[in-house]
Amino acid sequence: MNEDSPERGKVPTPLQRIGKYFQRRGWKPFPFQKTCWRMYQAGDSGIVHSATGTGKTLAVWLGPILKWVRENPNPDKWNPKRPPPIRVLWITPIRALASDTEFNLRDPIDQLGLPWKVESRTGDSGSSTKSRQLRRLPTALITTPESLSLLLTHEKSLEQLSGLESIVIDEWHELMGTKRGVQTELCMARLRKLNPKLQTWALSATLGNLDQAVDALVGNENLSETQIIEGYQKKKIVFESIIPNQIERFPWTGHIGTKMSPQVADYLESVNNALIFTNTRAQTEIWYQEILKQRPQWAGKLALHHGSLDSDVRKWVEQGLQTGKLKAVVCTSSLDLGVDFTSVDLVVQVGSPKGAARLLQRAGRSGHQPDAVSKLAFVPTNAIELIELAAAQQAIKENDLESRKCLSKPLDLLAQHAISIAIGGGFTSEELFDEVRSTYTYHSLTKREWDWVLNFIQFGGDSLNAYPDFKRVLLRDGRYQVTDRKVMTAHRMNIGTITADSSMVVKYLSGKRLGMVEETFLSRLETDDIFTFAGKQISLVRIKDNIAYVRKAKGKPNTVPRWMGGRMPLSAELGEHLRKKLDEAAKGIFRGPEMKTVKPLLHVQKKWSIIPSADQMLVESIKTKVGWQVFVYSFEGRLVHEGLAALAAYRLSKSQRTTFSLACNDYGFVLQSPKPVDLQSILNGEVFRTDSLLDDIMQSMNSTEMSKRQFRQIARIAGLIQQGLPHRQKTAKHLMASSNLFFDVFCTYDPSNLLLEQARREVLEQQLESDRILSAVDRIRESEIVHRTPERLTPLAFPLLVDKLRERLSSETLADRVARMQRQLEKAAG
DNA sequence: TATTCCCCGCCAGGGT
Repeated sequence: MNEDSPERGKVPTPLQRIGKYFQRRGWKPFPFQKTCWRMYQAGDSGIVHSATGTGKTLAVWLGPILKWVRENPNPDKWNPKRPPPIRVLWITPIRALASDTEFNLRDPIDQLGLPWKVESRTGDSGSSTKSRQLRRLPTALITTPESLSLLLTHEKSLEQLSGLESIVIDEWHELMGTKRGVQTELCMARLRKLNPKLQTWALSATLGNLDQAVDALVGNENLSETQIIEGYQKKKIVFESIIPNQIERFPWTGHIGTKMSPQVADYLESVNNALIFTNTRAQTEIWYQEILKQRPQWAGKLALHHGSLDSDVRKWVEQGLQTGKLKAVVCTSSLDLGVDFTSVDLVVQVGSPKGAARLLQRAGRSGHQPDAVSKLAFVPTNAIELIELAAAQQAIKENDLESRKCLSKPLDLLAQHAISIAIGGGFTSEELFDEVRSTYTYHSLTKREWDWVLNFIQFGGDSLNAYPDFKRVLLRDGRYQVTDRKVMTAHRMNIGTITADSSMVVKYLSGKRLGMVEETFLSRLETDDIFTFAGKQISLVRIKDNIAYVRKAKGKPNTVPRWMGGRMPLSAELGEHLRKKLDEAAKGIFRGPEMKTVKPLLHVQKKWSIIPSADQMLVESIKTKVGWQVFVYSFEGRLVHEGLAALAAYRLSKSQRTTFSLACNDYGFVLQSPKPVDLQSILNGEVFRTDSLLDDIMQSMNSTEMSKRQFRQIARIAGLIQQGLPHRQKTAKHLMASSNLFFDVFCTYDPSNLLLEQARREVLEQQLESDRILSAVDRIRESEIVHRTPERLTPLAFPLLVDKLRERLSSETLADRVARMQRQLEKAAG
């Protein structure tokens, strides 16, 4: 007889219990959820991927519950005062998600009357909670990668964790390909050592390289039993563009897009709750003001949210979204992840999303239920971005989403992890070497590299062994361990891979915190300068003890803070689809409202030059008042173009005695020279030859300075530099000085230091995107290189030239100049 | 008037 079939008078079976749980909510389990539950009972691991808001959490969470109920079928014996020891560890990438998850996971526990204890543990948890948890971990613990690392430094928790049945990584796509992801891999390897039967589960958005996501998740030894489970795939998404009333045929980059704000405000009228995504924090501040200007009556119902705002402000906004009290929130990717906002019925994306996966993720923040429709309205900040949106939609349709590349065995992090393990009970070299090599990221770790790491944590490496500060780990009876309490505490305080940025707390004189602003921005301000921050107009009173004190101000603000951020280049996948869209346009095909709108722009491009087809690369050369310009369009994203431009200038200047100045954007680059340029070696592909390609790029850029900057992060993670207590960090200047000192010492006295090599490698991989450069060069060499000499700047050339002008002119003169040029070009285009 | 680049994490033990 089927064990799950109902039988009168008997205790309900686990599946019947779950069935009732679903019934009460009017839900029906999806087939993929049942698959997950079945797999879990069989002891398997898996990764579930689909859009958010489609039942992934229950798919993974009910497996462990069912299993436990099966093992403990008699409810009379369930004692809430004796919750079972830890069985499930649930990892989330952000704290806000931890408390939300705790709430969600508790629901079925309460409904089914299970005696399980569900708790979270993050830096926010009080120290009494944390020490209580160490004595006895709850049945399910929700935590972050960093807090998990910390947990492993406590021997008390290890014995309990050996009983752990499964680990679940939420939003795995977010961690994958980052050092935080690698940190998680290392922790999972440790947990598997404690319990070889550990089941690993992950929830993920769809990625270009899901297979690799599985490999990284389960390590090298558990591949056969792991499956990729397709979640609910029928989620509907509607994209729409808010088309500008007037299309500029010569758009210039850097438009914040405020011209579109009246149209956006009109659009928002019919919406209940909207999220408005922008690309930068400054843009968020500007758009917030701009929408308020359009609709003053929305004051109090409009809010803003970004990473520099104080966490209290952010929590308030998140709550307002959850309860549906806010009409709209202007934000950065700070709201890409996190709490589900069920009431959000529209997402607005201002400016290019730069990647198809990001666009999809953001669209999914609206209509957050399986059968609801996600709706995204795109607001272009210049005309060419409309082509990007058309390309992104196509990429999504073809499921051609971005991949997350795995990192190549970062040794800074390995050193940190080894010290954590040394604190949490110690290890022998052989043991930990094998354990570390069982992860995907370190599978090729060599004995030499491992010995170097051991030497580094024991003595500080070859150049620091005279200093006791760097003797952190002791080798005693073959075991590496930490006995010094000071070393333990210092290490625990500096666990993690996220490095501090150089910002300063902003406070009212009353003491209320507003958030954080870049040191460099504040240092440029004079006292009483008025600026906009956190949606408020304030002026600087004084800077004291690394805190900027401000007061409310009246009058016209003269500036908005600018933050130093990472640079988000157009993704490789989106670049490819962009070239395909242009290819269609070259053939006269204009599908969809976006492409139809940019037709006039592309028409001018075609008339004066060409629209490059997918197997061509366009080179335009033009003489202007300031000199000879060579424009090259490969549509590979900004970072790749920076590398290619430097390479081209470097190789050209070897044969021609001239200097070049450069500018880049996501679509191409320009070389400018005071003398005519011999283009032969560009046109015959010689400039893009592959021999010593990366060396030449490193030569041509200021690679030492770049490595030095990259090394700051590495020194922090490897524990050479202590950044101080959370919330009481040392100044950026201080950290920078000590990092530079280490860099110089290593370069002089210990040039074979593997952390130096790592810095160089990270520059190549992350700052220069060397993989993409290599494949771009391969593609260019196979393309037909088409040269045109248009009489005037083409629509593709125009934004690059404006970038070039920007260096020399103030923003006002620039705007005037650009407007004049636009008029002339428009006239010429007829 | 428009500017250019996001985000994420974090101690512990003893005293009231």
